[in-house]
Amino acid sequence: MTPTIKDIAKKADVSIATVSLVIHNNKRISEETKKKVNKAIKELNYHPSGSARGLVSGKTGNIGFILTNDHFLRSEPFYTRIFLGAEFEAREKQLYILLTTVPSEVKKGEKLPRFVLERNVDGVILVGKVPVEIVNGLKKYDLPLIFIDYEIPMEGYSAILIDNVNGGMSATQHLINAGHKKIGFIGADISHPSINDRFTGYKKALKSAGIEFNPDLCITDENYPARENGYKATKKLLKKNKDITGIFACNDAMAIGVMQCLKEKSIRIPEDIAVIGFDNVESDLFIEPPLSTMNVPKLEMGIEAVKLMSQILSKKVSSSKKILIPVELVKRQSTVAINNVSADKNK
Amino acid sequence: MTPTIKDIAKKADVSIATVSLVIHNNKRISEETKKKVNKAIKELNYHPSGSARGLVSGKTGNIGFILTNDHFLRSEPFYTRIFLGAEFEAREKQLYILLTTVPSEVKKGEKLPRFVLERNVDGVILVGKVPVEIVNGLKKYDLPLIFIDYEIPMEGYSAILIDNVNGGMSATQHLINAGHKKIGFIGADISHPSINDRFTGYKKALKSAGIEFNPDLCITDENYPARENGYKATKKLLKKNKDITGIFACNDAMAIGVMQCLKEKSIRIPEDIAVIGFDNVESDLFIEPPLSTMNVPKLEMGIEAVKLMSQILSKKVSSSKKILIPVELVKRQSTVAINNVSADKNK
DNA sequence: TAAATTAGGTTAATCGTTTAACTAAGTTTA
DNA sequence: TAAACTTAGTTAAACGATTAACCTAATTTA
Repeated sequence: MTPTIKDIAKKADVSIATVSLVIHNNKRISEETKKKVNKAIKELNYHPSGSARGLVSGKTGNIGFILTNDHFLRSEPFYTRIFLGAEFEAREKQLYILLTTVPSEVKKGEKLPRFVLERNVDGVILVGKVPVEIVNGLKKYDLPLIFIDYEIPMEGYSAILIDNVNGGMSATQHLINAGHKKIGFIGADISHPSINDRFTGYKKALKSAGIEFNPDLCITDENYPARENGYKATKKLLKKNKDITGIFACNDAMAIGVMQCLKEKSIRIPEDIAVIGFDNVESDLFIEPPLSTMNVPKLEMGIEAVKLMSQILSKKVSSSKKILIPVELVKRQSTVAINNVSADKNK
Repeated sequence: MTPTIKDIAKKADVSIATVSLVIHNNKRISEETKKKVNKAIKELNYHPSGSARGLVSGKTGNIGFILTNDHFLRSEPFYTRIFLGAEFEAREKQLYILLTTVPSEVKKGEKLPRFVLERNVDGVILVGKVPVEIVNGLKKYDLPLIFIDYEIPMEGYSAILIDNVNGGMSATQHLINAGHKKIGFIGADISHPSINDRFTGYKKALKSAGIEFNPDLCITDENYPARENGYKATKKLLKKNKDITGIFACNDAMAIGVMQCLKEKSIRIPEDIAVIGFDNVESDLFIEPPLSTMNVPKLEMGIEAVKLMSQILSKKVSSSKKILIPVELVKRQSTVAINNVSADKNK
């Protein structure tokens, strides 16, 4: 059967306390004894029982990871990448992640995730727009909470956030630098802080370039930033504005919809209209032309979240730290300087 | 602090053993006592400690869920849906799922998932094409194994498999029934049992319809069934065969690539060439025309796997049961009877 | 040289459950 | 009526680790 600490103690001819102290690298143990014990551990392929550990320490070694249903099933690997990063770091830190999904629309009487009720996690990571009812429910348990890519105004929680304002600025500036002046913005679910911030970045960039903000160039009334809504929004945008030369879509999914619509209307990208997205999730998706976008380091966000959680759990850091993750412009063929193609356009 | 079984015992004025017996619905306890205890449990919002339970029972209540990296990050929500189903059923059965990914190409010295090494799971579910090295490593631990949508020839494991042969037949027959005779097959990673079976179904359907199998109509040499490979394969297929009227792609991802290629060449779907896929994962993906496909009940597969695991763990069932999941034709606009469009074609 | 400190351990209590073995009272059986 | 069962619980050991408190011998300090 699986070896226990007793087997190791017997084999190394020490007490079980010594074995435990060796495992925890206690300085009271001599190098010699450490070697002896470690040898026994290796030979018997011993791993401490999580249950026994959890029982005595009051810690489970588990972290809860909450995602809404539709975020988890989104076709772009955005949240799944964040999870993957979290998983990597969890291995490093000897933690386990319990992933669960919650409905994005909470019905009354909806229960909290089981791992919270059963106290099976030491902390919880909330990813994306998690319903406020769930968050409020969680507050009652004194578990450390970390948000990723979302925020709810409250005290004493941590967050890993994307630098959306600067990202929105960079994306828009990239178009401005290429000579574009009439630049549309395609958004959805504009009350979402991340998307709202990207919109703010857009407006800031225009302002600092001395271009007047024109609400007619902005379509933000769709409810969810998905492809089909990017498609619909573009139709609306083009109906009112015939002379747009650039579009900044609030994420790549919508940008795909934008491009689909432009293609249907035989509008050339980027010759007639340049398009830039945000997230950098569609690179594998085989779009023509390849989409310029703002890269969001998704794996890193998951990694940072678990790192932070690990620190909070060992009390190394307060439980209300905010981390802002920078983004980076990725130039591809969907945006080209207006100057570079002017000959093309005028022919 | 969190209430323990002692608090319940005190409150209900019984011994802790009685509380435990009530929780496990032991018949030795009178209805009256049961009520008293359950009332106390409700009032204190008591949930048994998983660690304590795990320690004494030797069971963790966790199930490992292994997926390759690239499967998890696939843009279509195929494996994520299976996971979701598993998660649902796990809640039902009071189990937790520990999800981990492994590289699809295993380097030498690659370790097994940590939850196996540390004996933190009672059983393991392997989803999709998991490297054989990992499977072999797992065999050494006597954990029940359940494969989903993949199989490796060995003894004493269970599997939830898609009825790919019949699915392949139905898809092909659907085209045959519409009057198609020159039907292409687009596949990839043909050594994968699931894909190979779909190919077998294709051949069977042709045979039973009296249509001779023509290898020139089948492109199966790509290494991975993704969009770009569907695109490439279609180019090859069309170069050799000008008069094809239908294409069966081994999955929806490849089918998208097929359609992209046809569109580029201004070949109308379904008027010139009808296209059918497999998996039914792209319905949200906003493709024109909507893709006919074989529906694979993904949630159900996850559910079945956890149900089966739960039975195996409670020894209700042997650990080598195979479940074949039926699939169903989903007719959409990418396939239409050749007869219906013949006028169109001859004009 | 006696007291204090240090090094390197060991002993034993503890965490929260489960469950085999026991008990005491009431009910059947022969 | 005594022996044998039932019923409805209780007692106590066990699971595998952690860690405060203790111990002993060697070394340092005053």
